[in-house]
Amino acid sequence: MSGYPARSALRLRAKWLPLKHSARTGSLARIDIHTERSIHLFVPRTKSNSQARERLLDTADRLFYREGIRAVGIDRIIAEAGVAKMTLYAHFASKDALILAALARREEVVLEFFRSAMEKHRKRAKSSLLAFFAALKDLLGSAEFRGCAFANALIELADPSHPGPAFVRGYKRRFAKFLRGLIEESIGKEAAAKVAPAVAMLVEGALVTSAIHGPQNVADVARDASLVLIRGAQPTASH
Amino acid sequence: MSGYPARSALRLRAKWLPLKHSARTGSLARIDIHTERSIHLFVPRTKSNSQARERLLDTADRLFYREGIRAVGIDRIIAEAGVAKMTLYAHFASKDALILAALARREEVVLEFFRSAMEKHRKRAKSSLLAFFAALKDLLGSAEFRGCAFANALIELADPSHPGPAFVRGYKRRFAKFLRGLIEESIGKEAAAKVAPAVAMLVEGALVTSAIHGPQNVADVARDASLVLIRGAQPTASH
DNA sequence: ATAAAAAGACAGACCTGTCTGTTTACATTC
DNA sequence: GAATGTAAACAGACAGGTCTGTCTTTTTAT
Repeated sequence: MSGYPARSALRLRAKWLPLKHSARTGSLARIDIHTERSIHLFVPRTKSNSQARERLLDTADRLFYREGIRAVGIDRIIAEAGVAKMTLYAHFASKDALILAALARREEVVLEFFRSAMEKHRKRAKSSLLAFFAALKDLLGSAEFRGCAFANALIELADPSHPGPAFVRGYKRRFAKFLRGLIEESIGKEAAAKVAPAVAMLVEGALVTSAIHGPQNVADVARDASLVLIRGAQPTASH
Repeated sequence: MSGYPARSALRLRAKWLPLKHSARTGSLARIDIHTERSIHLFVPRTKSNSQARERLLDTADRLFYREGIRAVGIDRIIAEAGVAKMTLYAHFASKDALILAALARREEVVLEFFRSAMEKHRKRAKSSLLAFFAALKDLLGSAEFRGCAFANALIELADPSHPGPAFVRGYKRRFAKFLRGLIEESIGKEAAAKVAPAVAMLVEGALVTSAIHGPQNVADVARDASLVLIRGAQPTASH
């Protein structure tokens, strides 16, 4: 749980890690590391071809979010994923590596959630931004919601040597950029630059407030306040 | 052995703090609470007169906030507080009880911080609300700042049986009420009720954003956005 | 004299990560 | 198509450390 970088033994295994694949998937060619071909084969496969790896990431992400990263042990994860302990350590060098991978995976999941939820709302919503707030409302109202997983991870991984917080900062930058893009659709680049930080702060506050008090009215308050701010920054609008 | 002095202390304290392990010590002989002396000795001590208790609360609060509640063990706390382990368990029934007491103490500290910082800024600020945002800026800029201790505790204490989250919700309600009072000073009760939730959300977002990215501009953005919202809700102001 | 606090051993549970076997599934070869 | 080789995954014991909470003995302060 501490002390980066990993020990040499772990790093050695990490070198071999990409070669491993599920014997159950049946769709993979056998790999011989002595051939040139194997090099080309395993490189693209490293990411996702193992079912065990997927189950581990899925389970870890879910448990980490629901109960807390520190509160969930390796044994819980492998039990619920139905995987042997050695399989976990074959795919991830340490619990910390698993945490990082789970965070990266969650970013994809969150992005996909917003993409699909916004598309669902896009027909009735008057703008992408309003579709976003409708999607946010869905998110806050979901039964499992427990705040922003990334902000939570930042708090839980307080050890300054842990790479988690750096990842979280990167994610938040990417998310803020995404949000700014939606505002730009409505009021243009220049005006959006002025209000985007405040809107991002409202969204951030909505996530926390909903984690504390529940979803009641939270998304609507954030949306309405954002619209007021955006209207005030509109180049054509008066004041 | 005659006496069991330590145990009699525990038994007496059980009157104030519900002791989890009281079942084990239940077979103790009654203490002679009848003598004037014993009453006089322990009564004023129990509540707040103990230096050890204060040091424990102070140390626990500081370490919990800086490194996380789960990351800091009892041994660290007693070592840095310079007290024996039994002294801790004489004053607090469990680590959870210590956590709760530290949270309650932090509420007092936070309140006192805002009171004094706002007083400091009150001379130059045009309103209590602006003094509040100046104080908030001080808070976010402090070297030790690591987000809202209560929100962090809520996340760390994910176990639904833990009393921490309920305390946090109460604190947040009290804080929101305090903030609403400041807004009422500016625009009256009715208008304040409309914007207070959004302003509280901005403040909440400012706390998180600063924990993630640092204090750069954060308090100012929250303040300016709040002023825009408040101006928009002003009963006399038109648009 | 007496109670509080210190000091530190201890139990029992839990944690991460390692190790050793065994089973399973698939590719190759007969 | 059956036998065989091979590597992934399973199963579980284990080491060494941490955690909370309890207990006993010694010291300190009044």
